[in-house]
Amino acid sequence: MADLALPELDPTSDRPVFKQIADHLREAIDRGALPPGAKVPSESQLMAHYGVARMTLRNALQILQSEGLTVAEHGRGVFVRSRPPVRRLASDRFARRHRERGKAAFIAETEDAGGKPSVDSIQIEETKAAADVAKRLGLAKGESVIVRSRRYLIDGHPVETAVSYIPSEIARGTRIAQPDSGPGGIYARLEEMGYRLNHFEEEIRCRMPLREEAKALRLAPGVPVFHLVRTAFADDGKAVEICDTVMSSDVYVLMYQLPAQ
Amino acid sequence: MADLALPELDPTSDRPVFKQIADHLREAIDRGALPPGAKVPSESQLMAHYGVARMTLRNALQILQSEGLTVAEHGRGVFVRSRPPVRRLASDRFARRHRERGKAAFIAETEDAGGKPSVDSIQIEETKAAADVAKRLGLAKGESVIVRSRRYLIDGHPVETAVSYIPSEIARGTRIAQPDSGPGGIYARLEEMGYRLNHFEEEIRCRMPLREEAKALRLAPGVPVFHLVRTAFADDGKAVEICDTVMSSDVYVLMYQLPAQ
DNA sequence: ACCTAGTACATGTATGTACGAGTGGAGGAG
DNA sequence: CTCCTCCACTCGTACATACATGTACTAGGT
Repeated sequence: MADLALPELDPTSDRPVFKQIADHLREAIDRGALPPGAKVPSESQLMAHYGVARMTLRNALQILQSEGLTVAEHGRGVFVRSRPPVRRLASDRFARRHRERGKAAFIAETEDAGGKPSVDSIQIEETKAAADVAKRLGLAKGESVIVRSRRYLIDGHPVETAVSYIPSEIARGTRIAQPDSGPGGIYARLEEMGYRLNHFEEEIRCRMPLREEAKALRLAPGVPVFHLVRTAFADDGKAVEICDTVMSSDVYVLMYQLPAQ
Repeated sequence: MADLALPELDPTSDRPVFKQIADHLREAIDRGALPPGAKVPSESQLMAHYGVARMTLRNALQILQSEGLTVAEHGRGVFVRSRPPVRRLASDRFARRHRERGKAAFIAETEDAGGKPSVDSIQIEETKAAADVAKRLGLAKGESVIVRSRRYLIDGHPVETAVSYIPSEIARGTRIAQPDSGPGGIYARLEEMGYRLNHFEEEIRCRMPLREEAKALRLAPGVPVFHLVRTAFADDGKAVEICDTVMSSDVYVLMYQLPAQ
C-alpha cells in the first residue's frame, strides 16, 4: 500500500469523505499505481489508513464498483477490473460472401479472432407477435412468429444473448424452425428460400442490464450492455427477420462504415 | 402505497432482504404500478412496511439507482426515471446533401426533430498528437494537430461532448481553427479545401462515464454512455479528421444501415 | 503423502444511532 | 394579503456493532 501514496483526507473540503476516498482510489487506478488485476487494499487496511468507519469505506468502494472500475470477490478482496475489449463487429459482417462460406456471422468472426465460439440455450417457439415485433416486421397484430432464442459464448464465456423473430408464414416447417438452422445460419436459409436479402438496419441502445441479463451474461456490477435490434430486409423491401440482441459492453466494440455521399 | 401491493419479505429465502426489496420495487416499476415520474415510497414508509433498518433499505434503493431505474432527489424523494430516447442518429447523417444545406449534422437533425440545438464550451488548441490519435490519422508521433472541443445541447440540456482532431498541416490558419467553423461545419470546410470526403468509420463502445463526463453531461447515476470515435477518410484514402464523442445513453439511439452484399 | 479442521482475513448483510441539508407547506407577523 | 419563519419530512453522510459467509493457508492427524 506504500507505493499507492494515497493522500490524506481533506477535512476542510466540502466533498464528502467517502467520495474523497473514491477519488483517491480512482486516481491511483488511472495513474497505474493500481494496474488491472491488482488487489485494492482491504477494507480494514483502508479503515486504518483513513481512520473512518467501515460503512464509509464501503460507500467509497461501491462508487468504484458502480463505475465498473473494480470487482469485489467475496472472501478474497477487491480487484481492479481488466477490460480488454475483445470483439469488434465490423459493418460488413453480414455480407453474402461470408454467408457463402457456410458459417454464421458469429462463428466465422470468432474463429478468425482465434476464439472458440459456441452457442447454447437454443430455444424455439411459435407465438403471436408482440406489438413492437409485429410493427417492425410489418405484420398485423396477433400474427404468428417463430422465435429463436440462444446465447453465444466465446471460450466458454457468455458474451451475447439473441432472440430472432421470423414470420411463421415464412419459417414454419423449414429448418429455421429447427434448433440447428444449418450452415450459414438463418440468413443463408432465407436466401435459399428465395428471400434475397437487401440490407439490414441496426438500432443500438446502451443501458444497464436487467437482472436476468446480468445473470445470463455473467456481468460484473457496473457493466452496461449494448442492446441491438437488427431488422433484415429482403429485395422486395419487406422485413423478413428481426434479431434482438443484448451484448456485454466489456467484450464488444461495434464498428460501422458510413458513406459520405 | 396501497395500490403498489408490495409483497412481504420471504424469511425462508436465501436471497438477502435488501435484494428482495429491490426485486419488489423493480417489479412494481415493470408492472406499471410505479409509472415513470412516480414517487417511490419514502425510506421511512418502506422501513415501516418491511420492518427493516434504514441501511437495508438504502441498499435496496441503491440497486435500483445503479440500474438506472430511479433517481433520488435530496429533500424530495426517490422517483422513477422516465427516459424517452429522443434522438436517433441515422446512418446517412453525414451525407453530402445535408452538408450542402449549410448546416452541421447536429444542428440539422435536432431542428428536424423539433428541438433547439446549441453548442457551448468551444475550445480550440494546437498540440502534439497523442499516440492513438496519431495512429488513427496516420501521422508520425509528435506531429501537430488542431483540437476542437465542444459540448452539444438540446433545449439547454447537454447531450454530447465532442473533440475533433485535424492534422495541423491541413487546418492551420483556416476557419477550422476558428471557434465558428462556418456553415456546414468542419466537413464542409474540408471539402471546400479539396479534401473530398469518401467515407466515415465509426467505432462504438459503451461504458460507465468518468466523473468529468457525468458532470459535463449532467448524467444521473446509473446512466452509461456511448463512446464513439469517428474517422473521416478523404478520397485518397487518408484520414483527415477524427472525432471523439461521448453521448448520454438516455438520449441517443444509434441507427445504421448495412448492405447485405 | 494426503486429507481435514481450524484459523485468520476477506467481503456480505443487517441493526442501530446521530446529525446534516434540501424541500415544501403551515402558520404567524407585519 | 403578503412575506417570512419555522417545522416536518425527505434523502445524505457518518459513526459503531454484530454476525454470516467465502477463501486461503496452516497445523495436525491419519
